Amino acid sequence: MSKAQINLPKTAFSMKANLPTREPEILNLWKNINLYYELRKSRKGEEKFVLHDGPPYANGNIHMGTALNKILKDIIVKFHQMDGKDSVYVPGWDCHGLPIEWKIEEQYKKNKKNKNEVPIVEFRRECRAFAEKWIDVHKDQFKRLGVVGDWENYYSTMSFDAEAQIVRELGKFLKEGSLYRGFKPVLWSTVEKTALADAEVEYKDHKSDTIYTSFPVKTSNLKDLNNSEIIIWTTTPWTIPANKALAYNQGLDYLLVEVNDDGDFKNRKIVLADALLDSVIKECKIKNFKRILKFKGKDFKGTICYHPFSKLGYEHDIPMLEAHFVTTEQGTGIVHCAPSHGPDDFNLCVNNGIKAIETVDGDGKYTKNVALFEGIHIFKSNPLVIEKLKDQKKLLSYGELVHSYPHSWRSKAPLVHRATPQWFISMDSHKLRNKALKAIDQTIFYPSKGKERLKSMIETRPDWCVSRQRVWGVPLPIFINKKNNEILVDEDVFENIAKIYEKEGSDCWFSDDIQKFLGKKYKADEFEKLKDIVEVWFDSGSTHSFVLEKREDLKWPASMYLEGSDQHRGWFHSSLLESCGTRGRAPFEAILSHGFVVDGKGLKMSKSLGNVIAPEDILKKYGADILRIWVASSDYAEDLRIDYSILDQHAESYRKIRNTFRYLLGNLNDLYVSVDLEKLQIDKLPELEQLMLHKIYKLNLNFEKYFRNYDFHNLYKELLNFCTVDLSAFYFDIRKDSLYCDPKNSEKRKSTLILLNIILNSLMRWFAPILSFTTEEIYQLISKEKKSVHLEKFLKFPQKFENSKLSLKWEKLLKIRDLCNLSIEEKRAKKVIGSSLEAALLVKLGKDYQKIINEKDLAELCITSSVEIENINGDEIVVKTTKAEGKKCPVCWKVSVYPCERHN
RNA sequence: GGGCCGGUAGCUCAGUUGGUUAGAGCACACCCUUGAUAAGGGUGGGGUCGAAAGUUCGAGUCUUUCUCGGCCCA
Repeated sequence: MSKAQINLPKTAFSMKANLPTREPEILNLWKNINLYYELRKSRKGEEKFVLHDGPPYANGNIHMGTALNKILKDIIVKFHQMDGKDSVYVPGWDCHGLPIEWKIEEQYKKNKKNKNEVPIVEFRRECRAFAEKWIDVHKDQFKRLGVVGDWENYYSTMSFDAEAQIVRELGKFLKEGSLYRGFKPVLWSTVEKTALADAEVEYKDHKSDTIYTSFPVKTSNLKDLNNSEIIIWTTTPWTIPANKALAYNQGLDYLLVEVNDDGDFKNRKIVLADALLDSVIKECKIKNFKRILKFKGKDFKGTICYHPFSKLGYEHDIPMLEAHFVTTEQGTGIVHCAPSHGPDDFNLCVNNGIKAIETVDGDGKYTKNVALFEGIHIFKSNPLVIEKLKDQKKLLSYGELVHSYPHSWRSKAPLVHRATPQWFISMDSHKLRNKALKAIDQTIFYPSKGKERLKSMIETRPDWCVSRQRVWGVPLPIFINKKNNEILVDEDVFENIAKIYEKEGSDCWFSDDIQKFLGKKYKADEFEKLKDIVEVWFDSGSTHSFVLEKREDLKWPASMYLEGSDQHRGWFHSSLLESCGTRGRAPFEAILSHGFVVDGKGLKMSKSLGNVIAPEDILKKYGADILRIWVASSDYAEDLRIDYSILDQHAESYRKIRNTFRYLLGNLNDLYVSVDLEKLQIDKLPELEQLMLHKIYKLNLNFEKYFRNYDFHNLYKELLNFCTVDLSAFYFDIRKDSLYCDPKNSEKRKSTLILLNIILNSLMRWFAPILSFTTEEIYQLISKEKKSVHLEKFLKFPQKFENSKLSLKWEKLLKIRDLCNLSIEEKRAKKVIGSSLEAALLVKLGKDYQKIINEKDLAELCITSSVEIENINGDEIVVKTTKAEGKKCPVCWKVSVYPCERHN
């Protein structure tokens, strides 16, 4: 007998995927057919799904987190597209900001160029070029992942349109009155008269004056504290005039102590942390004292003190505030807070309704806001402050301390925190907080826990500081009237500036005459032009205004914003506030947040741990489809683990899926025939085929449910299990006999081919959003006229496919099959038989099972040469396996004493 | 240090309102097959659910503490 008699599978779909080389070819195909254009054309007029891209920063190569983010976006966009929607994806980039400024400054340093000698406009041009370069790099890297989008018409926050619109957005806040001028401490060099960024700071030893000083208690809920004094320690006595509060830690133990030594503090009661008593009495050389009371920090709640200079005009209350940054490392366990001179101080105070004011000017001199010391330089004022404290009998002790202290990397001069004028958007003056909270309630969150996370941040956040003293960004379009110091609020002016930016970008703000921006209404010499730029979160928070609203192909609000969970404080947050402030609602209908990429053990990736995996390496070794499987199969609600063993595992699953397709294609000889599902006459098909249709129907129900909940890891698992359990180990295995050995005109074989066509077509579409490359490879093989699998839609399965009754029956049959397998395995282990076709079964069926199957079908189901059924009483099933007797048919390999029915 | 989230077989994940011997696929082991063949089939081993305590007739599922990890803040 020759093999020519049997129908062996034949396909051009290779077993080996070779994705790293095949995928780029498919990318080429998509480029040649202009896939994105075709996608839009194919869904013209359909309901839109707009996933608005959160712009990555155009700086450096992409990492796993970026890859995850883009792939997840692409999967979702493709699902909606195949669901029939016009699913538009416009990628974007965030371009302004400090990191790029640093990169350019770094280059300057290398080339011994002095930034201060370079005109701002030229510097900004270099920043722009830098960002452009990285956008190009990113674009290629994202495309390689299989991400489909409008790569030709991407958006960026530095485009002229964007810069113009950002001005208009700020104008709205200015007009409303919620954008106001306040003060906030920044690291400041009084030598260079400028603010410094963290990266420009050097830490080295510095000798500071130290003081222990006292704040008399004015009122307290803890009665014993009346007539006592709170002791603080500081290394910056010059900040005492700016004191506005004291901070304690509610978890610490505190002591009320009476000092009995002769001197200023004789018989006075002081308060300090229990744990620091020893160091304080040593430092202050206290010999005789008495412990009066020990109490918990939380008892300070509500306590108000006097300023040490209260008798010299410093009459304001000094509230005691709870702060967890207070420790027992040094000092007294109570910290003096000057909101104008420390970030901790500022945050604590601002959260308690105490705003910073300008206490020190750019030169380092006290302003008129500081009584007694106006005009004095802060670096010369320590002795004066100490003297005044001593006068007021508030100085317990003083000394010196050498410690690590910030200095300017240029001038090497010591730095200070100085409250500088900044621009804030009020959270409450125009009910921005309330609007945002309401908008959160109207948003769907995937996973749902994101809602609380964002909500709690909005509930407690202070006013939004939107100004920065840098150069690479959109200039704050603000003019101050020189006479009355008032802000110029005029829509015409904002619009004039926006129009100018639309034409030439915002560089001109720094180079051109002020009159150009003011227009004809106002006189240039009456106004001062601000030099600040807008912080970049405002840029990206405004993308909805210059992308979603402005583009014809998009819609506002977006259907979804999708980013890493850190963006609850970032882009989700800033977009929400910007949009609620200007439009009264969120710019998104739903938010999907994903976790972070961690290594196989759940640790974050870092160079020092050596556990970093770059997307590039994965693409080279496995290909993008494996990476896409990793994304789809991971639960993005948590952190996502990845290492090479995890990827190996997914590569194995990929092979299983690929072989499933290969079986389908092979048995169809690559000749796919479309089946009209509606017209399909189900009852003419064998039961097994009917069962498979039922399974497909049920699977599709789950598929839709999972997809609509963005529950991809369950969706993928469902598809994978279908391939392994229902197809490979069940349907395919059973139907091999018919496919290989039945004549081509056999009804059973033809029915099987119908099913193979349906399964192939279904699986290809189900998998397309995830396995974008492999399904395209298949599509190109079976479809000659059409362009891309991604232009197709998911199949609609008629409800007549559902057959629960049949399914229940087959559950019983499978139970019989399982028992048959056990029995066969027993004989196999004893070497009585090898392949299951060498087995003859005697199956004793209890009453429940007697009528549901005949001998022939059971042999087919169990893939044995024969089955003899014996009806017995009771409910059980008993199977006995013997070696089949007779001759093996050379064609179908079934063993029988009779000549083969089919092949004689 | 604080806030939030999480820790179920080697891996990726299921485990509904607390209720019978905790599930799936992959991986692994053994066997079979050699007509899906760098494929395919069968059988099997493997978790006491991060740890401890508590509530309950009963807890992976509720409470507390601890621990490890992640994000954000400081």
